[in-house]
Amino acid sequence: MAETLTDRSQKILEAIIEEYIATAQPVGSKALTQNLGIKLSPASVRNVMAELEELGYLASPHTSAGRIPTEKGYRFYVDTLLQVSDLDRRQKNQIEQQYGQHGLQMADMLREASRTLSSFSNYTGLVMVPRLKVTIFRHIEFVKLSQRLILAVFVTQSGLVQNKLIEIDEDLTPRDLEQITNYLNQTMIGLSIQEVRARVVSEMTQEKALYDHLLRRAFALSSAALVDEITGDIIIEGTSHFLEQPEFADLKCMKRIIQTFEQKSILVDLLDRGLETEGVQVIIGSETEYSELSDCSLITAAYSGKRGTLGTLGVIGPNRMPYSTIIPIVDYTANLISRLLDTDKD
Amino acid sequence: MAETLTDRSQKILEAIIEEYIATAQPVGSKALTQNLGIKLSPASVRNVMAELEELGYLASPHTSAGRIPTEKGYRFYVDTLLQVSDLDRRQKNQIEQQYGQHGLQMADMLREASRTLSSFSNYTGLVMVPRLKVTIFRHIEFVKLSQRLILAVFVTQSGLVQNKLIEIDEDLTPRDLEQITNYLNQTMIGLSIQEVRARVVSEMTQEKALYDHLLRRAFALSSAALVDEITGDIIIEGTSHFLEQPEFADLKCMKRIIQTFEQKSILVDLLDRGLETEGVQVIIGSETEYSELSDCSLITAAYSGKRGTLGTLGVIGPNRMPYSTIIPIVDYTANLISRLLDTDKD
DNA sequence: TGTTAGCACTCCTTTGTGTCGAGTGCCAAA
DNA sequence: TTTGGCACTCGACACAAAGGAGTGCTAACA
Repeated sequence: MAETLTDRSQKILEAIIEEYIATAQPVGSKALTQNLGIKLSPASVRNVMAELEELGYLASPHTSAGRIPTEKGYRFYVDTLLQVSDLDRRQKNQIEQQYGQHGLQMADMLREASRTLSSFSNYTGLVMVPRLKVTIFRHIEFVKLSQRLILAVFVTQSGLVQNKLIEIDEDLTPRDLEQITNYLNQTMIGLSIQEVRARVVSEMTQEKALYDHLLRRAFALSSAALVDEITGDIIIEGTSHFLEQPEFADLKCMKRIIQTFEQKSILVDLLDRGLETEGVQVIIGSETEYSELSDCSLITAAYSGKRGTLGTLGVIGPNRMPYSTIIPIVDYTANLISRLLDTDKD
Repeated sequence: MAETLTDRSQKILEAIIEEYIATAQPVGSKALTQNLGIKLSPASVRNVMAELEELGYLASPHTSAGRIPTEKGYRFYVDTLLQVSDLDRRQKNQIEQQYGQHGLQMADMLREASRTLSSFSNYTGLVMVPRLKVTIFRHIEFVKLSQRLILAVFVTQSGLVQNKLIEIDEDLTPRDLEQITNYLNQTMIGLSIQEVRARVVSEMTQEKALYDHLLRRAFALSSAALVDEITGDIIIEGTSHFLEQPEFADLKCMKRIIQTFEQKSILVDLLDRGLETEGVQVIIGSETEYSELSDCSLITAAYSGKRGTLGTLGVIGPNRMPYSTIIPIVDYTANLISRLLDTDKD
């Protein structure tokens, strides 16, 4: 019972899952023996299916329907049965071509990645914009908008531009600002934002800063400019693909999902989870721990720049997703983005 | 026939349209005389309704259903029958509060505007990001990313930050860049981007520039930096509200609309049309001239900064929209945004 | 002991039928 | 010009019957 499945059970489970992924219809014993490669009588298959249902890998919507995979079934399939092949050269080229037309600007690239993920998978593409704290400082610039209002524009190594409005309570002359700018740009270049922040904190407490008015203000400004956004941003493309999925034909449930997307915060959390993990990660249904997404699965992978992980990207769709084709797409896209972010930027 | 409608006909048409907007159900003669303020017998109403149908203001889905408004009906309603009231103080406050929590950064404000439009109207909010050419130059900064790659960061008067990667074919020293930056920031401040471009073109041909290598390069860089984006960007919020509309229960048609939204270009075109117009504009169904949106209507208004129109914003929903409540919301939001963009920025 | 054929059973899906009722158009009377 | 009356149309809904796919169980077979 609790021991591992026999070879035969695994074959049958695999066939059922793949058939269900392809057709979205419950799979019966007859279909398995006729069209799929199972060389057994329907009766024997039924025995195995009953056993698999007993063990929780399959479920039947009602007595006289076939079986459909449970989450446990998908999980076992993804972990054990699935063998992912690499993309062939042609597909890789096709994907790569999408980026050719654009400039090399990071924001454009990330958007294109989300589009590509969506259009090549036929599901919904997700790309998380790098959190400020993991990016590398390259340049900061303060633009004075009014007496008390300064716009800090901040460029990361990879060409991502972030900006933030800062209110100040004492006037700064253009000369002050220029000095501060120069100081920061010379001191902080090449550090990660986390390091920059640490540095600012430590230097602010040092003796020198206490007496140097300008330095104090420089640190105040930069720490205001580099306050991390609390919530990350993500780029979602291809929501409309959800409307094609028969499992979401119910408008009620459809709406819940789309609203979840609009809200973004849940997706941010899910993508965040992939930050620590190497390679492609699959989150199935209730593993998301959000009831809104209990019928959705995510396939994610982290992408990185020169100095470690920057963010994650992936695809979200129904549990019934063709994992074998999408996993390589996500994997390749993450690698491609990592490669592109490393190129030509210094 | 072709002459104007009688007073009574107009009353009945108005009642039908408002009832249909409220219920999404075809309106029959009985309902009109019983619950709505029509003091006539059902039979008389039927005569009028037949006449209105003849004239093209109403249609009947089938013999034994009530009547529903046609596009012509809505158009007449919006142009002639509708009287829009102002928002009351409470609603204005509610809307205004949404902006309080955010910084004053333009991008945030525009996103919030789209959200607010959506949540107060219960339809989908649209906000067009100002086109580069209508914005006012405030500051430009060049960040050298590599030998041949420069990131131009460009700040407009209203605090919008745009950036663009530029490839150059001759190396520029940091010193060169600094001089160019200073020159441009001093020369161009306060001009609209259109004016900046004109100026660059004219100065480039002047004698002085021909001999001053640095000047030439400054102009080359700035014209590269200020190439207008071909296609504008828009911020869409609340797509999920479309899923609530009974008229889009059909997934097929739903999907077409959502895809149109994802693609954005059509919406950009529709919002562009509002740029020249004063006040609130209503586009109904096929007036959009896009078959994908033949069942959708837009309510748009332009917003502006100190120096004229910046962009448009609005709401998109089914033809059957409560125009009387949404028009003031769009109108007020456009004014509010215009006001906020004018404040505190210089 | 594992496999298979047969069979009764379940339950969803589809199709068809009949009823109900809302709404219409038209006509004749007020 | 307005109104009541009336026959008619047509979709919505409920219900029943037929059809069929798939199951579980049992008994026979290798």
